Amino acid sequence: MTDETGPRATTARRVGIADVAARAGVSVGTVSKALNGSGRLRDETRARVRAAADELGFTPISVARNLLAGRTFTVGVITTDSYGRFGIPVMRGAEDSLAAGEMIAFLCDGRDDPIREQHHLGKLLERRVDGIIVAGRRTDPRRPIGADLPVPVVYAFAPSSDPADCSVVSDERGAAQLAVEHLVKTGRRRIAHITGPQSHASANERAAGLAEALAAHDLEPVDEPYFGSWTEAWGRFAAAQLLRTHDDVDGVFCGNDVIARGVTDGLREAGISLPTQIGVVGVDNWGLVAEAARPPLTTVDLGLEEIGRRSAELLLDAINGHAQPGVHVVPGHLVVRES
Amino acid sequence: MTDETGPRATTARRVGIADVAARAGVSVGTVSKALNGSGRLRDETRARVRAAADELGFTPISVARNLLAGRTFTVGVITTDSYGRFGIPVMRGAEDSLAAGEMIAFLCDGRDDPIREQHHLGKLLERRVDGIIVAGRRTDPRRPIGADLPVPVVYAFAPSSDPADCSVVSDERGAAQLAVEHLVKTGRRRIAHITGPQSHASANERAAGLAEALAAHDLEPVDEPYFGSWTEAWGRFAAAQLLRTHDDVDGVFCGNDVIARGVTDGLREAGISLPTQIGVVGVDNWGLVAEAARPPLTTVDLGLEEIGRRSAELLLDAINGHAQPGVHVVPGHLVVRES
DNA sequence: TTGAAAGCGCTAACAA
DNA sequence: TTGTTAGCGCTTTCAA
Repeated sequence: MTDETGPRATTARRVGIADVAARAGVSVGTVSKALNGSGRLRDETRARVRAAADELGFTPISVARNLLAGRTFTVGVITTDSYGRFGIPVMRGAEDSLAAGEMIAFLCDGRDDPIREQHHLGKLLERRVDGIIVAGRRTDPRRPIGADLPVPVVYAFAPSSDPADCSVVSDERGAAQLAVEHLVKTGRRRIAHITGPQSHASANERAAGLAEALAAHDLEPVDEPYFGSWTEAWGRFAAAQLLRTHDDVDGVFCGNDVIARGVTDGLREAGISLPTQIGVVGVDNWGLVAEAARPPLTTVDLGLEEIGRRSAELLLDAINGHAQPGVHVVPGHLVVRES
Repeated sequence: MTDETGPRATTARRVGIADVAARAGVSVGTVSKALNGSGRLRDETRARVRAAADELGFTPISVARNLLAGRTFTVGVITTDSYGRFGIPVMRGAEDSLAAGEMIAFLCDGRDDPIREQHHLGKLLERRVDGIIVAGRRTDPRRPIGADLPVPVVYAFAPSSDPADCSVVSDERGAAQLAVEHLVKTGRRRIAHITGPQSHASANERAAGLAEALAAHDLEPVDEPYFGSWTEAWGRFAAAQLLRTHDDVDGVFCGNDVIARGVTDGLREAGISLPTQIGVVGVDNWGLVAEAARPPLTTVDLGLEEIGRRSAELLLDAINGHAQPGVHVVPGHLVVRES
């Protein structure tokens, strides 16, 4: 009955609901009600309990509460790209939305290794996460992480190859449209395309989007798309190549910012004045790259954070029984700089 | 008494230890022992229980086990830089070590906002994490995240300003030494320094390390360190400036890779041939930047992943009662490319 | 308005 | 060798 917090009651001492009950002179049930605002209690009692809880520095062990609730208010985020360029903003966004739902994320790095991924999946399930977000690094569809999982899954950025799954992706074609609109608006008519490897869905989608957009503006593409790699070196090389064969080019839509940066360097070093003679637009809005380019890049932001946010929202919906399967497309937006 | 898993027993049905017990015809206690390898059981029983568990697809709810164990086997990772350049490798490393201890990390993005940070701290404590890693983005000491916390804390990259805390940091002076050694070894004698803002500890430490290392080699520094910003533009500008006043320079140690990239561009554009006339060394080994530079950068890798790993190890030690307070320095290493 | 008691799913004594 | 029982810290009926 007596308070046992002796002289050694350091801050490290964990105080439980029972301690608060003893201190406030009520039962544990009452403490629970008082602190959660449930049940009907006298205001005075509620206040007394609150005071006791504060004095003791009581914070409820959510794990115990969750055990009872049958859920954990946690979700697992499995990234495939070691939190690289794409995973990070997605995670940021996801964390944002999750926090709004009083949830928190477990972090798992799949490193593009299916074994690791399955291992993590097992660990997450064991911990009874309420749901899982699988964040990819390429826009190519990926095989589902598992079949008939006991919790909902949302695929972010890299969609699941199963259309019945819930995926959130960027608007690849829309990105090309935004780029073309900007180029056209700034007076460009002869637009070329320098991009990544043809084996990447995003390179293909963006190229296709470009073709559509050019057609919509009654423009002929300048040459076939230059497929290569997502590197500056390729951008520089392709830019030189392009100039050699098409001296009337006045706009280049690049598959990503890294290539765009290479392109600006290649063009500049070939004596072209930017953006006067040729306008360049990239994709990604990767601050570091876009801002360091000369001139700083105009580029399409794919809205990665928004993808993360949306993924988390859809996951929360699914957890609450309102699953929205299918592919959800998040629009991007143009970021105008000087190129 | 009868099995209630009716026709609707879909995969989503959660099976508990009781279900396994019923299936195997033993008590729950026996199931627990069988599955955990504790107690003494007949092999036959153990096998039967295992079989039953497998058939039912049983995975124990770790949360229940942890409630009893009084710990959660989770740690919180609070980053201050939105998982940017520095936080990410640290997290990767931490996850590595944690997984080895059957732990998993909660991810919290502090965004350099003390309010957010405290909020996350509260959430983590509420969930009874066993420990916390605070991953910084600058090497400047930071104020402790809290006093007398009920769980151990390890500061990664950005040390705590309280020397009694446990911090894991990079070897800033050592980085300068590695750079100088390499430059000297490749025949450079007139070495200049272009770096970031003097308000950053890392800029100062690296400059100091450079001075020491030069002295150790009986070399005079070329001019005072050029303090500026961590940008390519500054690197380009400073390089031009440097050439104007010191035409005998044959080596430049740069405060980081971004600056180094600017420096290489600036030197090259001034007609200097690299690395023939001037050798350049950066710090960070940031793949994207170092590899895209012309020529690719020789740079010092600060061992961020190792910092993450070490932090997690020290945290696990502390959780197990073997705290090792103080500042732990992780050595870096030179990555030789062409510059 | 409050207290007592049952129970979330598991583990660990202690009995049998 | 196995079963029974008492909790881990909390929420939630149901009584009082």
